[in-house]
Amino acid sequence: MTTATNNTFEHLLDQHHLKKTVPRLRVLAMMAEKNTATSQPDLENLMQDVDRVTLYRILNVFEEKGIIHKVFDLNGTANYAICTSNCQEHHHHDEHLHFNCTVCNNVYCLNDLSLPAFNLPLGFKANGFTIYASGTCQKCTKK
Amino acid sequence: MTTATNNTFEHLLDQHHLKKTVPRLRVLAMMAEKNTATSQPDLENLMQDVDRVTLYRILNVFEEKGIIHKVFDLNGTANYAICTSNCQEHHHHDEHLHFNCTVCNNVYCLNDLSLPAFNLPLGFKANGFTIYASGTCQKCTKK
DNA sequence: TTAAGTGCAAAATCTTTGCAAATGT
DNA sequence: ACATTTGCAAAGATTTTGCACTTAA
Repeated sequence: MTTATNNTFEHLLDQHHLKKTVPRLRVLAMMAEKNTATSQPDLENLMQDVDRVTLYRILNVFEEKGIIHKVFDLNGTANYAICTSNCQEHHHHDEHLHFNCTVCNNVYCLNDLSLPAFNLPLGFKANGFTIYASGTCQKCTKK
Repeated sequence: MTTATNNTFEHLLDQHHLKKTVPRLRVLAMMAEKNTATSQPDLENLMQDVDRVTLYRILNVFEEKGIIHKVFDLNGTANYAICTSNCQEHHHHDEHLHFNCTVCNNVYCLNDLSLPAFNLPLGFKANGFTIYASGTCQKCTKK
């Protein structure tokens, strides 16, 4: 959905001292062309010819480096989406709303929503949070 | 942490037309005596003599019936906690804050916190939500 | 040329399924 | 006595590990 060029991706990999390999670029391309997070099983299907183990490894480095972030959907399946901004290595800032549609099961990362503050009990120190809502998305609410 | 008697549990099982078996009562007792959600691996350790498959089945019925609810921690591991109130069969209302400590990995269900409202984009209809924060808990914040 | 990344085979885990024996009502 | 629930064995799925071959720099 974003108009990210292949150059953007290559730059991204450079930034994190990762080699620009074919499988990695394809993973980034796949994720960028959707407006929802992509589940690992989905990725596997979309990239039949890439070894499943390779996919695991790619997703792991990407997450460590802060290139993508991981969300678990209602079934506990890992879904991945490209981080929009300010994610550093080993410290994600994906403080947005994750919306999981109970019909199509898509996970939307609603980045532009302004999130309200909330209080924590004494002694708790949060360094990150996400609001996680489930229901029906635009498409599935209709009929 | 709650002072739930064994009678409470038996009543709970009755309510949902489930037989009051030893493994089921023990699962409820284990969960009730902690103030954090319990991970499936933890439960397995605590209940060595109960078959792992039985545990899967117990957790599944309990969740379906709305007796417990499931939260995924930062590692994607399922954690379970007894529902405090108004959970109906197939429709949970666990709209509280889940706090996952990055040090001890405990998941706290902070039920008494008043949660702020938030808006969704046009077309999205939420029927449930939870705020999910990570950081350090009371114990681990100290030193 | 060589360090990093991939693919394949195999191990280790985790989850589900089927069925006979045990248990609660 | 009968329907549920459990335990065990075994199948299926997911995730990790080791190592030789390939690729990007």
